[in-house]
Amino acid sequence: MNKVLPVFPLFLSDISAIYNPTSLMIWNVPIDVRDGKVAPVTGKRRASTNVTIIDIAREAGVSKSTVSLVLKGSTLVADETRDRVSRAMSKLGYVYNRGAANLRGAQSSIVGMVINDLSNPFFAELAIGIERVLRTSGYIPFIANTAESVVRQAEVVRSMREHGASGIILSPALDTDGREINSLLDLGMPIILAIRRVPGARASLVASDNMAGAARVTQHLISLGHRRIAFLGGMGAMAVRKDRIAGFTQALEEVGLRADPALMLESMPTKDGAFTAMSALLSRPDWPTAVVCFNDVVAIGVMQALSRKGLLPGRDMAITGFDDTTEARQVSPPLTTVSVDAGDLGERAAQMLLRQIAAGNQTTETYIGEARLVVRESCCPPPRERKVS
Amino acid sequence: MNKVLPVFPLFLSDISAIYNPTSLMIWNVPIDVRDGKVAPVTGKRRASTNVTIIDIAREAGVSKSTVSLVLKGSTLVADETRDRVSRAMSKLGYVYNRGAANLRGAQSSIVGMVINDLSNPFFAELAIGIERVLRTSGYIPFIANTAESVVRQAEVVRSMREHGASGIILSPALDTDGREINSLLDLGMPIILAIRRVPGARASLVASDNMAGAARVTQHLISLGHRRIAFLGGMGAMAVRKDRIAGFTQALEEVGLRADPALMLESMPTKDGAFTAMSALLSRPDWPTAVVCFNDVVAIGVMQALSRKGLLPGRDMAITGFDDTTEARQVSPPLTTVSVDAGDLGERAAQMLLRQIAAGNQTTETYIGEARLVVRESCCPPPRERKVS
DNA sequence: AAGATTATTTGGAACGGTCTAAATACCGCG
DNA sequence: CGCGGTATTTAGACCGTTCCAAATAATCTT
Repeated sequence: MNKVLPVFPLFLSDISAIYNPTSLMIWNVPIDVRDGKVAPVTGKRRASTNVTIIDIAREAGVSKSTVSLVLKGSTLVADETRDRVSRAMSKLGYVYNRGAANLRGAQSSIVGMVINDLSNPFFAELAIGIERVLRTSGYIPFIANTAESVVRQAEVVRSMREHGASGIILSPALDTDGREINSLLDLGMPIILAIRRVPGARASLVASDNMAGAARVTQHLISLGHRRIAFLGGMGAMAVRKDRIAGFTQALEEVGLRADPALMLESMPTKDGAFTAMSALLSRPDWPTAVVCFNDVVAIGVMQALSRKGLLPGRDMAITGFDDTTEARQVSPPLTTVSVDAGDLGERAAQMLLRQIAAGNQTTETYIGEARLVVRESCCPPPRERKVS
Repeated sequence: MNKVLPVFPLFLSDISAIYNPTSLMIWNVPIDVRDGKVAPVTGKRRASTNVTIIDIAREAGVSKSTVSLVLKGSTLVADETRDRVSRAMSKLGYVYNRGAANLRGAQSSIVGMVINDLSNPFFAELAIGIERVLRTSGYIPFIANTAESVVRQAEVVRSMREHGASGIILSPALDTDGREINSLLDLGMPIILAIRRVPGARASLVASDNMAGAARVTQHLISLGHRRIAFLGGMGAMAVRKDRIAGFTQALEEVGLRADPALMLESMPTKDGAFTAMSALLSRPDWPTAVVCFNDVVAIGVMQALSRKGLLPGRDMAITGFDDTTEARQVSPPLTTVSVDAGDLGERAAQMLLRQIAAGNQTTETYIGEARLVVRESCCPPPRERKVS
C-alpha cells in the first residue's frame, strides 16, 4: 500500500513564474508605486479578527486539546465540557481554520472539479451534479473552468494541489495528454475522468455510452428509410467523437450500408463551427437525407445552416443531436436526440471519487451511463419515401 | 482603520454539527464499522509525497529562508542562488503548500463566488466572467452553487471563511437577509453583491440597470401600439422584480397609462412557474395584448403556455424577455429582450472585489451595467392595430 | 482504603511555510 | 589591511490546528 511514490516531473516547466506574485498581480490590483519602484501590494492579512482554538480554550477554561476534541466530535469529552466549549465558540465567533488543520494531517475536505466548458449547459449540469453529492458529504468543491485550454488546465490542477485537494474530477480539455493524467495518478492523487476519456490514461472514468447512443439514433434514422446519412461535428482527435462514429458506422453496417467518408465532417463542437461545416456540405451537390450530429450544440448550428438555405429541419432533412440538453427541447423543431443525464453522471463521478479517497487505493473503475433515444420532431423520412406514402 | 471588530453571531446556530465529521460523512463515504461502533474513516493524509521547503533547501544547499524568498520572487536573492533553488524544486517535484503559507500571514489567494443558480445560463456566464479576471490575477476562485437555498448559502459562506477566502462575490439566494451580509462585512470580509441587490445590505453592488431596461422594453411595446400590457414573473420580494416593475410602470405613466394590478402576476422565475402563471392568465376573460416577462426563462415558459392554447407568440400576442441569454436567440420566434452582458458584469464584480481586497478599505461601490433593447421577432402590434394597417 | 480500571483532560511536539532581526559575504577605498 | 556600506543569507519564533503520550479524575473492586 505504501509504495514509494516516484519523483514527479512538474506539469509546467517554469515553476517560479507561478508563485511569483509580482508577475501575476499586475492585472488589475493596484500596485504600490512608491519612490519609482513597483512593489507588490501587501494587503491586509486574514479578513476576520482571528479567534483561535486557544481563545476558546481560555474562555471555556479548558486546554486547547480539549477544544480540538470537541471540534472533531470526539466521544471522549464529557457532555458538560462539550457544552461549555460550544458556548464559548459561538460567544467569540470562532471560525475553524482549515488551512492550519490540514497542515497537521487532517484529511483535507476539498476536492477539485475541473470543467472544460462551463458555458455549455451539459457541463454545467454535470458540475451541479458533482457539487450536489460533494457538498452533502461535507466536501467542498473547487470548481474551475478551463475553456478547453490545456495550459489553463495544468495551472488549475496545480493550484488545486497547492491547496491540498484530496482528489480531482476532471472533464478534460480537448487535447489532454494521457501521460499528464498518469503522472498525477502516480503521485497518489485520485482522479476521475468525466465525460471524455483520455487515450492512454489509467484513470477511472464516468461517461455515457456514446457508441450505443450513436448506434441507436442511427438505427432510428435507418428505420425511417434513410440511406445517405452524414455524421457531422467534433474534431478528429476527440475520443468521444471516435466512439460515436463507431456506433454510427456499426449501425450502418448492421443493415449492409457503408459509412461514406465524404459524409463524415469535422467541426469545432460549437454552434458556429457546425454552421460553417454544414454550409460547406450544403454547397456540394449530393446532399445526405439525414445528419447525425456530434451533439445538441452542433445540431443547432446545423439547423441554422439549413434555415439559411431556406430548408426546414425536420421536413427537408432529418437532424439528430446528442446529450439532450434543455436547448434540445426549446429549439424548433424540437430535436430528436440521445439523452444523457449529465447531473446523474456528475453524481456518479463524485461518488466514485469519494469512494476512492476513502479507500485510499487506486482501483480503476469505469461507469458507463445509459444513452436513451429521445424522439422529437426533427426527423422526417427521406424525400423519396415520403412521396411513396 | 483598525477599529475593533464586534463579536459576531454565527450564521448557523449549532456549530458542532458543521465540523463533526461523523455527522457529515455518512452520505456516501464508507464508514468503518468495526466492533459495532461507527468510526469516522481515517483516510490517507495528503495525496502527494510531501516535498517541503526544507527538502529543497537541503538539496540546493541553502537555508529554508532563502527558498522562501525565491518562492516570493524577492529581489534579494542572488541570481545564481535562485537558479539553484529553482532547479532543486523541479528536481524534487515540489508543490507549494498554500495552507501552510496562509497560516503565517500571507495573503490568501482564494476568493469565493457564490452563485444562486448555476444551471441558469445567465448566471453561468456571470461565473465565467468572474473566473476569467480572478484567474488572470493569480487568485483562485471557489465556486459554489446555492440553488436558491439560504441555508446552503450560509454553509457555503462559512466554508469559504474556514478556508480563509479573502473576499466573496455573492449572487444572493432569493430571500437573503441583509443583516447577514452586514455582519459579514462588519467582520472585515469584502463582499460584492452581484445581479441582485439585497435590501438593507451595505455591500457593494454590480448589477444591470433593471429599471431602465424594463422601461425601454415597455416603451417599445407602447410604440407598437399596445395599451393593455401585463408584467409576469418573479416573486414579490425580489428586489430585481421591484426594479423592473418600477421601470415598467414608469414607461406606462409617461404616456398617461396606468399599470393594472390585475395584470401584474407573480411566478417562480422558472419555465414551469411561468407556464402555470400564464395559463392562469389565459383562462381569464380579458387578455392583455402584450406581456413583459421578468426574464428570458419566464418568457419561454409564457410562450409555451401560449402555444398550448394554440396561440403563436409574436403573432397573437407580443412577448418580451430580459437578460438576452443564448436561449433567447434560439427559441422560436427569437425573443425580443433586454441585453445584459453577464460576462461583463462578472468581470466588473471581480475587478471591484480585487480592488477592495487590495485597498483594504470598505468603500461601498456600485456599478450598474447598461441594459440594451434587442428587438427580435416575438413582438407584433396588437390585433386592432394590425387590422388598421 | 488501596489498587485497578475507566473516563477525561492536557502538555507539547509536529506540520510547512513567512517574517524579522541579525549574521555573514563581498566590494571599493584610503 | 581595516572600514563602511551594500548585497545575501540565515536562525528561529510564530501561525492555528492535530495527535500522541502521559497526567489526572472518577468509579469500581475486593
